[in-house]
Amino acid sequence: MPDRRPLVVYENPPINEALEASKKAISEQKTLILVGNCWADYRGRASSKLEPGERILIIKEDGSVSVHKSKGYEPVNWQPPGCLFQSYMDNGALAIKAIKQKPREALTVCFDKVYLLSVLSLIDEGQFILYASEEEMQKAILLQPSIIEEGLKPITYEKKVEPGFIDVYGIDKDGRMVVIEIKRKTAGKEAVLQLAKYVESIKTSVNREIRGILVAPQIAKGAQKLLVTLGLGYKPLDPKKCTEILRKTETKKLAAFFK
Amino acid sequence: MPDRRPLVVYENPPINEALEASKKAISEQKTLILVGNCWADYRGRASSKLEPGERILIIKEDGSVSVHKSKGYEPVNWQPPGCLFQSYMDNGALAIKAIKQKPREALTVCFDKVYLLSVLSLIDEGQFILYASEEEMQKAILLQPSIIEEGLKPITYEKKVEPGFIDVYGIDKDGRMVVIEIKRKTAGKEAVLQLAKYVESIKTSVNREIRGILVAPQIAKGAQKLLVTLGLGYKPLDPKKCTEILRKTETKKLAAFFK
DNA sequence: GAGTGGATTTCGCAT
DNA sequence: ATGCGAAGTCCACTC
Repeated sequence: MPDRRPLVVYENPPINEALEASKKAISEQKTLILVGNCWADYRGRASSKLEPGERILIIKEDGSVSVHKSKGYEPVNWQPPGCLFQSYMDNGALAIKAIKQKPREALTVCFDKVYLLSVLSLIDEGQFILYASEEEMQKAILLQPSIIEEGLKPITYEKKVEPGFIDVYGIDKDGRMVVIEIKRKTAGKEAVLQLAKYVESIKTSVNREIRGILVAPQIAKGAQKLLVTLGLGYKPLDPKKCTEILRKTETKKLAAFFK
Repeated sequence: MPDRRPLVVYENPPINEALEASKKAISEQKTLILVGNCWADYRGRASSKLEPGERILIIKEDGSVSVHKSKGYEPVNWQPPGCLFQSYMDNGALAIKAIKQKPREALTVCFDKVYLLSVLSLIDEGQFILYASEEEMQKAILLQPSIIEEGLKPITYEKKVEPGFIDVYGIDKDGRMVVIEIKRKTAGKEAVLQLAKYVESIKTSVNREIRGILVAPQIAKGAQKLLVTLGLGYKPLDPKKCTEILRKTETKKLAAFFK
């Protein structure tokens, strides 16, 4: 009969008990938290060594691993989802080895003292939604081109050209062609150069005046200069405004637009 | 008198107790782990919403935050180090708000059920060492140029030229100039183009034959083609071998070489 | 302080 | 499967 409790906790378990509990948790594909004194070795795309110290180890249901120090939001050592595990005693220490194929790499974490071991059965159906991505900004522009400039008429989006994709492509109020490159965050030189490439690419195929507009919430100082040098335009656009536009637009209209 | 125990654990604490314990832990700059049913909202560079579900929240000593779902090694929501915190009751739920300036952003996590709350005082002096970085590979080549090819004599390293820095620069057994570009992982087109730029840059200043060699553990298929087209060379080099070479070389010799 | 480039980047999407 | 570009990228280093 499966354990329906959301979690089991062991405080200061002996190493051999910790080994048994870890093996069980991993074989049952549960989430495992271990807190204690540990060291780690990683071999794969690079090699790394983590000397002994007190840390948090998390092994998740999907076979991903992370070792957290008491500082920094990123793990000091990790392994992506899909690992195979081996747990065993190594000179009196609890060793957990997480092996991943493709790329072939292995992370071994050893504990000589476990302060806390917890086995979790997390039920999580809640969705995660991220707003105002580059795509959301693009949709907002297509739905309400006036946020860029009055009289702009979008023709296509994600148009394939030689160096990549053009975010939005249209005609301005005076009938000139417009190419828009969108950045969801501060635009740097790369963004300006990318836009320049798109404009150049179109110029060679269509012998006509092209306006390039960089759309982003902000622009870096160096990028601004480059923009002027290359004769390109810039229009600031707040991602929050895009979120608002999308919120105000009914789902049906959106679906029809992007079908 | 400070609590010297490495950790305190509360199982299924009432929400108000969880609030008190969280406030205390955060004010004392300890590491806090919360497991329970929660939801989260993020406002900042983008906006995100995480609907209710059972997850793990970690707040570290340095004011970093991560919310982990039961899958994926990366957090679903997070906040970099240096946050300010507000904890309060919100409609019967425990709310923890992590605010960061620069960029201005806030993450709010609310719990209506806490299964586990643990306050940790982690002592971690252990160092983390990552082997076989690009720099380590460069050192290995300078110490043992024969791993690239017999008769190679390095002249300089990190030589400044127009587009950037050349990793290693030397003379081959036939007296021809050699430019080496190192990548610690699979080399892509960018690496080939970078090397090509360096070679071109030198060709213009020195009117002499130049050999460009790309050194990397692997090379992408597209990059391989480009390499052939541009008439450049490629030498596979395992970063682990570099680590070995450096391990075999005494620290003194290294210090003398790079002084 | 801002800009630039690397990362055991990861992740997703298109080819 | 592979390759390319984006990310709330983060992070470290340079200017």
